[in-house]
Amino acid sequence: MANCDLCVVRNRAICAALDAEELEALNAIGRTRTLKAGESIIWEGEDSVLVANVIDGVLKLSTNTEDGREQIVGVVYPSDFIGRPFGGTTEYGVTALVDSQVCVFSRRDFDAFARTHPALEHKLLERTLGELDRTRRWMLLLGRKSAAEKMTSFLVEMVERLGCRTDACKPGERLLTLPFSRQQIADVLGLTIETVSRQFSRLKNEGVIDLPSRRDVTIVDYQALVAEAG
Amino acid sequence: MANCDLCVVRNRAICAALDAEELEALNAIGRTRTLKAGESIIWEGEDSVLVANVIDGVLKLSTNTEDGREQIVGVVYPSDFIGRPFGGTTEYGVTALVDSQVCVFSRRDFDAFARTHPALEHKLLERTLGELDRTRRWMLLLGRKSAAEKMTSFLVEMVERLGCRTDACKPGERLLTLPFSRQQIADVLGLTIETVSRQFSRLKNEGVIDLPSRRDVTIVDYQALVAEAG
DNA sequence: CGAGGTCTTGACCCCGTTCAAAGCACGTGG
DNA sequence: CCACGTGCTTTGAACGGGGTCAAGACCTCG
Repeated sequence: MANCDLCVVRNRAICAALDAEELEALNAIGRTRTLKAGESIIWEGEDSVLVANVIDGVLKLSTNTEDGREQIVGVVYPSDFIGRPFGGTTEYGVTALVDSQVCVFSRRDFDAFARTHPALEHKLLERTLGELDRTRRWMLLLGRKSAAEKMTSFLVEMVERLGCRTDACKPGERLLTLPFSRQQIADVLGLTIETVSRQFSRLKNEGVIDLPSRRDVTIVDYQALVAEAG
Repeated sequence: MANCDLCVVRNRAICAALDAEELEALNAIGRTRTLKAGESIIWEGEDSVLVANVIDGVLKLSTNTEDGREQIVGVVYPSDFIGRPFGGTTEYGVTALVDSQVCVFSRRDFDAFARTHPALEHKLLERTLGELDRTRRWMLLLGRKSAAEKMTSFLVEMVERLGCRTDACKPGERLLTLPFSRQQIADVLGLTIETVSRQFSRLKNEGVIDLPSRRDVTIVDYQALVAEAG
């Protein structure tokens, strides 16, 4: 059984709307679950049976066409909410990109709890409105940006979302450890893996980034990145 | 001053959550407004100062890159909600595609009213969750579909959203009056106006649709459309 | 009837995909 | 410790879908 007092996202997740007593009631219907990288907890097209808060890790939301093309439609981080409350089927799968930890609720239980706790619903509404804004901004990238703009926009977003280590770097540089494979980056940006790889190579040749290992990126010239993101 | 009792979207908009007394209170802070085709009520990047319910018409939500490329990120119909409650700036402009009528509230007034009426917030939450699902599905189209698939998906969506007249048609055919110009269709699909035009011509030549006038489309073979939408 | 905007069509080209092969990191077993 | 296999990534070469540029057709309204 989860102990919310010790929860690292206690004050950032939607649970922040609740007082100690309410939190205990929510705690009673939830349980924490660990996911290995690559493991899914929700599948596209299924009935929505569970919802969850992300405690730690990074997860992708993705849809596929019948013939197997994939599009990643969202990426969630600690304190984010996942799943589809209030009926209907889940329109996209949810899969851990790295080892993750989530706080899971049965959708039925959560729905009932939420309907009787307006402050929680309010937090969820604010979060959903924010997610909708973010998603719509991403549509501009998918519909109208070139491969170069997509790549640089992606790296800028990663810097903002993940934060960076500046230690172990030359002054002005930042180190980024991506939670994505090349294929997953392609699925986020609506490109092929080859185009993603070529863009990485180009940025490296131009001295804007460096690539110490497969998952690591050193940001050498952040301004150039922002300028090219459009 | 609006009279909610006569409102045609009374039972479908978020207002459906309210009883007669509450409705009167909401009525007191709202007013109806008429928009001509092409007129905007919200501009991208501005502070969010107003929200509204759509009573009649069709409106687009759109963002632009600095160099003028446009992407339409949403289309709203009667009973839909527009604007960004609970702080922040509006991330996209809202513009009428055809002559429209909306029920406008100051964002401050609406926020305060919503926070004290959980049933209204709940309706808004359900609506926002639905809109987020719809938006994410559209991302698959933008990121992964070909021009032909985009075009046919668009026409299928239009049939579902607008309904069709089957009178004044041969048996099995349906007539569709689009609220979009060719350029706007291109901005929805992430294509150029020329590609949209070519796809229309192709579908006409293949006998799948007919084009009696600029804004009208006759759906001759709906199954073929669905099959090609992917 | 003419002017201006929207839409269609054609010709060409380029960006990103496709197809193919080679390089690289990492784990496993000899 | 090295040989080998496997999966991911990079790179190259060729192709083609959709963009770009330009001209012409079609509406609509003064």
